[in-house]
Amino acid sequence: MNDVARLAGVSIKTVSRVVNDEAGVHPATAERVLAAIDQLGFRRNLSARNLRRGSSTGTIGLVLEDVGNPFYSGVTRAVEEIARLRGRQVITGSSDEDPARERELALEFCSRRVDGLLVVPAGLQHGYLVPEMRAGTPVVFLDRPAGDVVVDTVLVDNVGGTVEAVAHLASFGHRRIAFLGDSPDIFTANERLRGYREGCARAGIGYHEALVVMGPHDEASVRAALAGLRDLADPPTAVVTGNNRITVHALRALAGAPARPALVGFDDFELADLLSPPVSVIAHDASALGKAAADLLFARLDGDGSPPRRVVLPVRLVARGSGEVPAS
Amino acid sequence: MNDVARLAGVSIKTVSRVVNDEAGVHPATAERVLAAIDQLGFRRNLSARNLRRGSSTGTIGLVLEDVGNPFYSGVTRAVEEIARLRGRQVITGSSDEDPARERELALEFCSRRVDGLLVVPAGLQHGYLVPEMRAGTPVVFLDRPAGDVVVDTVLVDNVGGTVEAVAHLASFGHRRIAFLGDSPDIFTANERLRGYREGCARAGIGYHEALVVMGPHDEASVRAALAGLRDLADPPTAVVTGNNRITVHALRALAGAPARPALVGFDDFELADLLSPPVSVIAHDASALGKAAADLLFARLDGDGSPPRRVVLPVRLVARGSGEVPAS
DNA sequence: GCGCACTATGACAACGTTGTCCCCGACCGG
DNA sequence: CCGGTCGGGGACAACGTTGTCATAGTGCGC
Repeated sequence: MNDVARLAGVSIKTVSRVVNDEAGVHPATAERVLAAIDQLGFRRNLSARNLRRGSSTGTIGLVLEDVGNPFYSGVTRAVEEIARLRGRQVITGSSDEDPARERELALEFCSRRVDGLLVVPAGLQHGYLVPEMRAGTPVVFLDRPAGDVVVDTVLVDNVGGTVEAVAHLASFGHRRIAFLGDSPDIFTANERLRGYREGCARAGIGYHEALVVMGPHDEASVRAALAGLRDLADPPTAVVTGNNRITVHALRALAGAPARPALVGFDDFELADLLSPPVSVIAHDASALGKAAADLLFARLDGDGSPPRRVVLPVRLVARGSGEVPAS
Repeated sequence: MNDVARLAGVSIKTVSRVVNDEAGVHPATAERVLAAIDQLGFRRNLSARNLRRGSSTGTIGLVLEDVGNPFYSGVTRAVEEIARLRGRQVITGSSDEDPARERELALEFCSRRVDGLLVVPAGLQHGYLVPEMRAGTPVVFLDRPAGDVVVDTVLVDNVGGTVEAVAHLASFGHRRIAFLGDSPDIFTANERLRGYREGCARAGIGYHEALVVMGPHDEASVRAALAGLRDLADPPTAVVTGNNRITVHALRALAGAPARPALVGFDDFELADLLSPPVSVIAHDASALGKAAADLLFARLDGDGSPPRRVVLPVRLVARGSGEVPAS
């Protein structure tokens, strides 16, 4: 800006005025300034501007588990969309389910003075966010709740969805329904397990420990889990898979198997309708989740000071075929 | 920092020293400062720090078409990974194929003084980046080249891949092979069309305008295009689809159709192996693309001043079934 | 010709850091 | 007791902006 001022033969303040479209600059002067800006390729330094103005940095932070997972990339896209409407940029970071990494990312974003923070937590301890929140940075948790702080949270109805999945399978006569979930350290996995148990209870099916496998999240371990279930004396006739990754791994493991159990997966995924049989799922909308969380965040930025809210988004069963197989 | 200094009874410089782990602070003093920091929930303002130091802002900008598209979210993830190793945060923005939006995003990122810029261009004019590049911001284009500036670029072998797809289909006896591509304004779509033509030529198949449909990118238009092809007097026995979206739409449109053409899609996608028939594709790796581009960017940041490079990543045909159907 | 309003512009401080330089006091050798 | 060294710490400027206030010139009414 200094250089521009020198070249145009004006003070930096005048340059600032031109750059900010402020009134009270002689057209001829403005012209000279603009020419100088153009010639020098000047671009205003937003960091300095924000520092000086003390206002918004125009960014929001999004900490999630893995942008590469289509579910979270859907969330990211929705957040970006809302942020765009509000003139904000989104900074993202993947925690890979590592609480230390989650914390590191969140605090890094705070150091950058993001206007707000969206967090898909990996861990259970979020006391580290208290000073930030007290300092005025709004924080919204999504997909999973915070462990030990009271904060805005947007979740999906994990329990209700799994209850529905079990009920659906039971309605086709299944009595031995397995559940294949991710690590119980993960909130959603645990909630869905809870839904599974409740679903079993409601359907009058006993809860059998042997039918539950928690933890596998890569193809080999899912395959092994399914093999273990198949080799039981009294193998399950149906399976509920706890998330999109597990569902996909399970489908791959089951492909070509002679007798496939009925299957309902939690999380919808692309092409589920084109597989044979098409895969029935408990669907919920990544966009809706991202949008709800971002909307809540911006409401806080707009001054909404009401007590922290917990929003639970509905899920719905999409029956496509794989779950509508009568028990043998 | 001022408040911390006051509370700890030291000067702000001493606080700065403590925060930066500089030597020469008495342990007892450091203790007092840390206590004050903790009590006040102080966090150093990175904007101010970067402004003062004039160095890196620790961010890189990534402009792409749509983070929601699994291909680009894979790219994003890979970029994030490399950036993380180099202690950088990634700011992303989706252009939605709108050149104005691409430019807006890129310049916004430059205003934020990103250390470098990765761009999946939507438009063909990139002169606007020249001042930024001259000012020292390294820029790498990926997936598509810049229109009118010479700049580092990482592409995939679009032509070679499509040539291979056509050759593959021709080897199964297909003589009437259709091509379904996105808008020819999009570089990759156009290149793939070029590959298609060349593939036809090499296979000794004439090029028939009627067998090429460029532009459709939503389900309805793809469906319509396929219907149009089917209704030709001499309909195609095979189809090459120009990208992952089109492939998926085409599969959905063809599902349940009595006689399906052989199909090879450009871009691999999840579950392609589980469909029936499994979908043969020209595969290339989103991670590899993101990684190559990010590596190139960081090489520039490390001072690599060699002339702009153009890297073309190989693709490979993955034969899974849908493309290995003899012509009837 | 004088005061006044108004326009165009500039000087300067401040935002929150950090780099440079300087100062104070303790300790040590002679 | 003096000069020098060293460890600990502070004052101040500067990064690139913008908000506040001041100032010079111009035109106008009386």
